[in-house]
Amino acid sequence: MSTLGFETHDHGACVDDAMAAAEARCAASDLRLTPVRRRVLELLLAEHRALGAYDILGHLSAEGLGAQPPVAYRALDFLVKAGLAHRIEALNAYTACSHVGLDHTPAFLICRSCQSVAESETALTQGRLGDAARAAGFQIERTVIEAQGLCPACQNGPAV
Amino acid sequence: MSTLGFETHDHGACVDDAMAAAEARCAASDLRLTPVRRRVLELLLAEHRALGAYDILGHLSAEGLGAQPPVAYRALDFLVKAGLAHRIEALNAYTACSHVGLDHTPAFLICRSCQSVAESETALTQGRLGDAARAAGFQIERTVIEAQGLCPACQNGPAV
DNA sequence: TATAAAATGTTATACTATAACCTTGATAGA
DNA sequence: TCTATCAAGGTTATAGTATAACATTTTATA
Repeated sequence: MSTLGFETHDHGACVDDAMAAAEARCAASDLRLTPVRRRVLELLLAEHRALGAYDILGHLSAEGLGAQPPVAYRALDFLVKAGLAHRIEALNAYTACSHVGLDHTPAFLICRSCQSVAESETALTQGRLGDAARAAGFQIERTVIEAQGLCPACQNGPAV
Repeated sequence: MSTLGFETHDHGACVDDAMAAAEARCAASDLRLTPVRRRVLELLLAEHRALGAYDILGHLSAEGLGAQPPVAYRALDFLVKAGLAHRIEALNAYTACSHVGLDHTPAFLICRSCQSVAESETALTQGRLGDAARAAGFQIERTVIEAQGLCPACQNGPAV
């Protein structure tokens, strides 16, 4: 299990790798990474944070890429469906996927102080949630696994 | 681990028990279960489903208990803080707690066909999410664990 | 009763999201 | 090459979710 987002790392390479993976995935699956979609993915990748649709829209409109909400929402929907981004339900916001290409069940660690988001992985059918679902005869299709708290850097620092 | 919500059961007793537990908890913790708060809890308990704040508000205003959004939101906030209800992030909705009094980390099984919600329990620090948090040095304060899919009754029936 | 604290009532507004319809541009078949 | 088709983007309008701010009422307690 790898958790990305809190470690210091070569972020330029991190972004480049992710864009390359996204291009590869789109090429392989006959998905079109259009300019708007590409730019939204770049915005999400720029920080290991979750961005709201209207944050995205602000950037897009400043760059002349579209001024109305559906532009941002459609691009985000595409990225989520394509597995290139995830929606963070607890924040009504979006973050780039850190595990493109791996068939995974994402889990998120969300810092309430610096708003950074780290993506980890879980198994859909393992663990207590899987046990509970099996016991109840429930057929899981999608999971939302999000933990909120303090990241390592904010536990001593000026955490609110 | 008990999962409530999908089993057929004596719902009248289920509601009565939950209201009694809520009263006991409020009495013990010096919390005030006012008429609006009590009525909202009753509305949530009436069905093992999640209700939106505006669903609640509709009932309240029909009953002369308050016509503006803050009335519903404040009652819901109280119930959530008091541990008598939970917010379902994936639905922007609320459901009554099925484990009042137990210090628990709730997990939810949400049927996309009939909208029923079953509450189960997990442990905060166990399992893969706990492992990931420990490995990353992340301090969990709250978790959102929600599974969406099909409940037993809807797997054969007229699931959409 | 006087006072403070908690809860409620109300207005206004902010934030999040999508329906509906139109235009543009890419693609593929005749 | 033309043109039918469809995916994507542009735009308007509106639906759905949530809270700030302030006034009033109720409750608990000094």
